[in-house]
This record gives sequence, C-alpha cells and structure tokens, in this order.
Amino acid sequence: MLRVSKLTDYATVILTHIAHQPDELHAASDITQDTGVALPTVSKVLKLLAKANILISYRGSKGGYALANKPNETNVAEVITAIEGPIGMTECTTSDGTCEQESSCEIKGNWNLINRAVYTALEAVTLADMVAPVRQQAVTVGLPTVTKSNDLNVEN
Amino acid sequence: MLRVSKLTDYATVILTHIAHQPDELHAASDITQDTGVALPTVSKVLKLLAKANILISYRGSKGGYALANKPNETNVAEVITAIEGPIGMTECTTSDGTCEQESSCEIKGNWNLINRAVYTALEAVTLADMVAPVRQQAVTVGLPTVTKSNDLNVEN
DNA sequence: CTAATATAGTACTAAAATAGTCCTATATAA
DNA sequence: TTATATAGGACTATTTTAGTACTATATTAG
Ligand code: FES
Ligand code: FES
Repeated sequence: MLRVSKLTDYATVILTHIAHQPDELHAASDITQDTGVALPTVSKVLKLLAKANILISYRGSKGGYALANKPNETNVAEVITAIEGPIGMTECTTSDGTCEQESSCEIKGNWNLINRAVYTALEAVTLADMVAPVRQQAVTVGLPTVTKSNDLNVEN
Repeated sequence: MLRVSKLTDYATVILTHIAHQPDELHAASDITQDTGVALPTVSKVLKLLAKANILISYRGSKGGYALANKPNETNVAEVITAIEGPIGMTECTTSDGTCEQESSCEIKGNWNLINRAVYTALEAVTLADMVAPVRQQAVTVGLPTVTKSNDLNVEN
C-alpha cells in the first residue's frame, strides 16, 4: 500500500499540534492529552524527532519540546526520514550491494528516478502547510534538472 | 522507510523482462530462469498482475502471460496497486472512518494532498521507461488542477 | 478421450518489521 | 534535595509480508 508507518502519522499529528504554538514548550504529557495518542508512544515519537533535529528538547522541570525551525522550514520528507529512516522505495536504493539481482538488474536506475520524484513531492509539503487548513492549497513538484526523452504517458 | 514490498519489486523486474518481448507469451517457469526469482514467488506475482489486468493469462499447454497493454500504457502506480492494494500513505486515506483521531484531525486533507502528489509521480513512470536504459531520462509531475496559495518551501 | 502442461484460487507457515511498553540514567528547576 | 521531564535502550506483542503448497480448472496435443 505504500504507506507511512503509524508512528510517522503520529509524528505529523504531533508536529502539527506543536506548530500551532511554535514558540512555546510542549511537554510529552501535554501532547498526550491534546492528541489522544498514548504517552509512551508520544514520548517515543518526540525522542525520534528531537534526535533528527526537527524538535529541540529541554530537560528537567518545566522542560519540553519546541520546533527547531520555523514551520515552513520542516517538510514531510524530513519527518518521514526521522521516524522511518532514509526514504528509498526498494532495498537496492538504501543499501547498495545487498540485492541478489543487482548484477543483472536493469531497473535500479529507474527506481532511483522514481525515488527522486516521490521525495520531491514529499519535500514540497511543510509543517506550515499542515497547519493551514486544506482548502484550495496545492503542490507542484518536479525534477527540473533533467529532461525527459521518452514521452510520458500519464493516465488512469 | 516508505518502501514498496519485495513482491512489488519482483513485479517490476518481471514486467520489465516481459516488456522486452511484448508480443510473446511467457510461462512462469521461463521467467524464473531469466530473473532468478523463485518459481512459487514468480507465480504469485504473475497471478496478482493478471488479476489486475496488467497481464493477460493463457492457460493450458503452451500457455503463459503477456502484457495486456503496450508498455507505455502501464505505469508504476498501477503495478504497486496491483500487488499491495490501493496506494494511500496513511490508514485514513484508504479506509475512512476507522481512525481514532479522525474527528479532531486537521491533517487528513493534507495527507490526501501528499498522496496525490506521490501518486502522480508514480503514475508518470511507465513500463516503457523501465525498459529503456536510464541515461538522461526524467520525470516531471504536478497537480495542475489546483493552485498553491502558501509559498512552498522546497529545500534540503 | 486421455495425458501433459500451465494458470487460478486459496490456505497455510515462517520470517520480518512495526507498534507499543517499560526501565534506568541524566539534566533542570524550585 | 526533591520533583519533573527528557535520553536511551531493551523488550514483548502484534501485524504485515514473504514464501510455500495444494487443489481445481482450462488448453493443447496425441
Ligand atoms: S538492484 Fe535489486 S532489483 Fe535491481
Ligand atoms: S484522520 Fe487519522 S490521523 Fe487524521
């Protein structure tokens, strides 16, 4: 189904919540109450996001988490990477040399191509977009550096 | 990691192989030999692809599989859907009403947005692209029907 | 008509990834 | 010094995925 993990979904919910008050400190316990996600899970997600420098953490009493950057400076690709690791559609793209078919494989380069397209799409959406209500918002993505030689056949 | 399943990867390998001789019939046993993927697995993938009308199957002696359409008429989004089911990045997008946070969730619409962007990217790559060597090939995708109101912040 | 071949469909088992929980250590504030 | 809150890691349970096997059906050839 090509889906993000539940934890990543939680991460977007949590980040969107924090992004509403970007300058305040948010403790894990507060976020639990506001989002309905269980505390241990919230805690886990927050740690991962802090480790990836998407959030800054403050320990001790009155501690908590805050955005490391402005909402429009953190994008969905970064969030997914923080929770799930590097984005790569196939094993071959993330860990080189481990694929059995690699030597006889003609499609590796194409997956890299697809990866870039997907990554660009994810990169184009920031937390600022998540905070804003949907409405007539949109995304346009592209891989501007290269030019297609074959005709594209986009249909469905 | 936002990856496709191994079976989907096999599917692209197999389809790419078949697309080299689009007019011939390919038996599962032949494909096993040519791709190195185990027969039961090849068989499973082929059945799924036939069920999704990406391949046409012919039973009996001298039977086998062939592409249902021209290579440039089958895209990667269809292949993923055939193997893994509907593409949706979160549970919310594929099965409505089952998400606990749904009522208080502000980001559902945004995930739909992201889904569309990713889907468009995947839709833009066809089997014809997979058959062709990579080189300076490229993909440009977009969601032309809507216009972005906020500024997009694409960086990394 | 029969035998051989190849796919259809389904069910099952094993392996891997994910989700979720918990515990101990460390830092901070009052 | 105590209370609070995150850091880090380990662990278990659950779910998903991968892989296999078996029976039924269709087609061709003799
Ligand atoms: S390198 Fe692994 S399938 Fe191509
Ligand atoms: S509807 Fe499920 S997280 Fe938004």
